[in-house]
Amino acid sequence: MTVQEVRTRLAPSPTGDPHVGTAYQALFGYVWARKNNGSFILRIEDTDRERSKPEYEKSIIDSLRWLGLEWDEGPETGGQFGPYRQSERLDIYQEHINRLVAEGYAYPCFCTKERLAELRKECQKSGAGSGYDRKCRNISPEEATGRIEAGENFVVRMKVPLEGKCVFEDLLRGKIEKDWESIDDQVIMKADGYPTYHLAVVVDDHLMKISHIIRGEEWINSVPKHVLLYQYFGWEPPVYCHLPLLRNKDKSKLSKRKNPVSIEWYRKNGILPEALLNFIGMLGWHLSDDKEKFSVEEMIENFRLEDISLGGPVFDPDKLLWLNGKYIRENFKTEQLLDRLVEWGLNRDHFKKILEISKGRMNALSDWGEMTSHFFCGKVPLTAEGLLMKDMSHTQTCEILQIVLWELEGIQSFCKERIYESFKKVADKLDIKMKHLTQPFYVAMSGKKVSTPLFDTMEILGSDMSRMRIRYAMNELGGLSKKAMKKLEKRYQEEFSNN
RNA sequence: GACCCCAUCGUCUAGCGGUUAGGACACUGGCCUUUCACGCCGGCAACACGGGUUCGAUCCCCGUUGGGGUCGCCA
Repeated sequence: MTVQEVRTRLAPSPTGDPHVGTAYQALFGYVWARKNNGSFILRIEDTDRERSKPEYEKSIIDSLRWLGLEWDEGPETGGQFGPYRQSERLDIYQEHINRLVAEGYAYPCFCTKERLAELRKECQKSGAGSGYDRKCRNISPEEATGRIEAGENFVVRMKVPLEGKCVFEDLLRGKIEKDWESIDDQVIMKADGYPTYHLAVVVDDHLMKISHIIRGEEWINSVPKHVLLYQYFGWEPPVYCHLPLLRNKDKSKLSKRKNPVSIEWYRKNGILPEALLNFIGMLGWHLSDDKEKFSVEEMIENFRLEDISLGGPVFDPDKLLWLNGKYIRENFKTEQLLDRLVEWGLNRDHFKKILEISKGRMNALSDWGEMTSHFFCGKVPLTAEGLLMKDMSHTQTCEILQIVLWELEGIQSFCKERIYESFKKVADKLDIKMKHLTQPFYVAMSGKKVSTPLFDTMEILGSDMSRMRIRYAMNELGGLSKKAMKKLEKRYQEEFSNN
C-alpha cells in the first residue's frame, strides 16, 4: 500500500468579497493538511467570465493572509501542478473534453437557452423529471461535426446513465446514494469554450493530486456527476468530506442579506484573526469539553476530520465577540495590543482618508476626535427621532432605508460614485429630494445629524459596515413586519428593476 | 414539488447502551469594585415525535415531523 500525501485545497471563485464560509472551509482544509504534514493548495476558480474579477481574487488572498492560513501552492506562489488559476488552464480542459467526446462519454448540444428555459419551466410545472431532455444525445458525430463547422453555437454535455444509482462515500456521512435518473446530462463546456465547474474541478483535483475534498455541503448533490467523470477518465476519486453549512439566525444558509459575511467586515469591526479562526473552528469541532479557546496550532495537534459535527451551526456574532474579548484581555501585553490597534485603524493611511473628508469642517485639531468617531466603532449611537425622515412615519422611513439597502446590495464595487447613483435612483423613483433622502443615513452612519460627507463616509466604512448600520437604524425605528417586507419587496422589484 | 443531507438547552457543543444529560454564549441573581467592564459564585434552560431492537435507550434501526441544501452555458 502506498501512503498518499495529504493534499487539500481551497477553491474559491473570485465573484465577491471573501466570505466567512470560505474561511471556514479553508481552516479545516488547512488544519488537515498541516496535521498530516501535507500540502494546502489555493486554486482560483474563475471560469465564470461574467462575474469573476481580479480585485476579488486579490481580496480573497488578502483575507486569507490576514487570517494566517498560508498555502503551499497557489496563483502567485506557484507549485509543480500549476497554473493555479483556472482561466489559465483552458487548454488542459479542452484536451480532456475532447477525450470524453471522442470516447463517447460526452456530446455537443445545440439547444438554445430559450428552449432549455422552456423545458425547465415545464418540468417545474409537472413536478417530474428535471431539466434537459437529452435531445442532442443521439445526434450522429458526423452531423455534429457538420453543424459545428457551420458555426452553430454549442455546449458539451456529459452522458449520465439513464438508470441505476450512484453510490459514493462521504467521510462524515457514510454511504450516500442517488439515482442517476435524477441527474440530467450536465454541461461540461460552455458556449464560450470555458469549462463548467464540474469538469474543471474534477480535472484539477486529479491533476493537482488532491487527496481530500473538504468543502461545503451544498456540493453534495453534484458528487455523482464528479465520480462519473472520474470513472470516465479512469481516475481514482479523492476522499469527500462535506462540511455543514454556516447558518443565519433563522437557520438558512449564511447570507449577506441577513448577516455580515465578509471576512473584511469582521476585520474592520475589530475582530482579531486568531479569534475569528478559533470561533469558526468551534463551529463543528471542539478541543476538549471545557476548553473553548484554542489556537490553530492546538487544533492541528488534535484535529480529526471525522470529529466534525454535522448540525448546521448558526453563526452567532455575540459569541464571537465574547471570544474576541478574551483574546484581547488574555493574549496581549499592552505594547502588543497597541501594535494591533495601529495596524487595524490607527494608521496614517486610514487617518489620511478620513482627514481628507473631515478637514474642511474642522476648526481645531481637537474637533477630530468627535467628528470622526464613527470610523472607529462598530455600532453607532442611534435614536429613532434622529433617524425619522421629514413628514414620514417610522414605517415609511424604514421602507425607504430598506429600498436603499437593496440598491446598495446590488453594487459590485462599493465606491462613492456608485453609492451616489443608488441614492439618486431612489430619490428619483420615489420623488424625494436628495437632501431629505440622505438625512437619516447621516444619522445611521455616524450617529450624528451633522457629519462627514455621506458617500465618502460609506465608501470608507465599506459595504458590509454601511449596510449593517442601516439595518441597525431600521431596527431602532421598529423595523418592518414580515408582511410589510414582502409587500415592499414586490413593489421594489416592479418599480426598481433595471430593465 | 422532486431528490439529497441533518436533528441534545434560544445559540455553539460534550455524550458514542446504564450520567442528577456536562461545558460555553445569551439571559438572569449575587459577590468584587469609585462607575462600567472584567473576574468569581449561583439560577433558568435541551435529548422533536411515534414505533421497534434490548434487561435497559439521548445513543442502534424504521417511520413521522421539523430544518437545511440542490435542482443554471453560477460556483
